[in-house]
Amino acid sequence: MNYTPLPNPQTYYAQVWSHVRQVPPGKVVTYGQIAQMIPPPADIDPQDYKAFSPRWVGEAMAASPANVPWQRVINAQGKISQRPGAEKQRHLLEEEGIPFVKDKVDLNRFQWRGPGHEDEPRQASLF
DNA sequence: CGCTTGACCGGAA
DNA sequence: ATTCCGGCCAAGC
Repeated sequence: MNYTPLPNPQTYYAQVWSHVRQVPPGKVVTYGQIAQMIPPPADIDPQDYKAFSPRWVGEAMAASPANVPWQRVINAQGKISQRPGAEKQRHLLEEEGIPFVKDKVDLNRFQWRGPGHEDEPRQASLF
């Protein structure tokens, strides 16, 4: 297949950081979710992008500047990816009020829905 | 240059 | 539920 590298990885990483910075405290996103927010670069096959973009997001996190809340990015299973420093990430999230059950976060409740759904006030039951 | 590893994900055994 | 595999990029040695 076409072995096409990203035109400019640093530019892509910058887009990743830009999205991650929008995640409010108390919410989390997944690597794949961030990847889907970014349009595939023109020289990349959409199929290839879908397959590997989550890993590129992970790479961006590894190189993230200090002003990026990297701790709010977890994997699609609601867990923290194993690596040195994983406990620190969990601690930071717990400080933001995110509970862990069996080392997992309930994505149905704490996954950020994106801009416009900042804080979705649960509609009170009408009876 | 060539190989290895990695903060992923979804589908298949 | 768990393990394995394909995808085929980027960075380090």
